[in-house]
Amino acid sequence: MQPNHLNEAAIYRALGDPIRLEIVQRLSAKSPRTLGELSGKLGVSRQGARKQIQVLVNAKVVQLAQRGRQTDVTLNPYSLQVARDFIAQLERQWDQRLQALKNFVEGES
Amino acid sequence: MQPNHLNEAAIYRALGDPIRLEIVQRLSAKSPRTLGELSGKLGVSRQGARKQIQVLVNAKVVQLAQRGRQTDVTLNPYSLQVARDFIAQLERQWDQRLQALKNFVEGES
DNA sequence: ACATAAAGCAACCAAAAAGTTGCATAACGG
DNA sequence: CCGTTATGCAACTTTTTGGTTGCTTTATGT
Repeated sequence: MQPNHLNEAAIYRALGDPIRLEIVQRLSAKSPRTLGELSGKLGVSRQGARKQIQVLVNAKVVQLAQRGRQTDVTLNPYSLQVARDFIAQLERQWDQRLQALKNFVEGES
Repeated sequence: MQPNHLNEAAIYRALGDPIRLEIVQRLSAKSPRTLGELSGKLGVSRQGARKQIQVLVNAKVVQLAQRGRQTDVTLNPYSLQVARDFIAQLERQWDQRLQALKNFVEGES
């Protein structure tokens, strides 16, 4: 089976493409949007766009919901939070180290 | 010439791989580290690791500095901040929308 | 019922990424 | 000077990604 939990690397990978990032931005401004709506003005064919959206789905950055003959795409804010928290944690570790170094240089006799 | 500004998609793409994310994590805990030090225990050859590090360099997530016969790899905290800020902005947009929707549903006559 | 709109599915292709091996080079330590 | 350590460079293979085209299926509105 496919891994089911949220994977940070997978989320970043999903965000790591201009077209997909554009899609996520559009969704953050207005979501849900239908697949068709979302596939326009991206510079690629509908099926090309669909594939990119699928990458976002696999990383659980967005989710799909069928509604009649069209499909709604919704942003999953939780994955964004996971991505941001992970970076924040890296930054915290880094800052701690800098602080420790600073203390050491200043000397705390 | 190559684009020189910090590109969000490029940063996410760089972080979007388990090996590279591992490298960044190691660096956030202890940086600088030498290339050789960083290349161990990753499950790939030294040259394989070196290529991954180069991806991080290109995205300006880390930077290199030669020191005698070895090369130090340092985390660039600014790129992490850019990545985090971008996500934070998406979240803010999303939250605004949710708030607007909530206000509308509740009615503000 | 039927034309159309929204989307799915599959095959295919080119380019990029991930990794390897082999060999070269430059700096240190004794 | 010489062996060793840290790294670079290049060629090559395999897999993944990004994108296309063509055709099919399923709802919807009139």
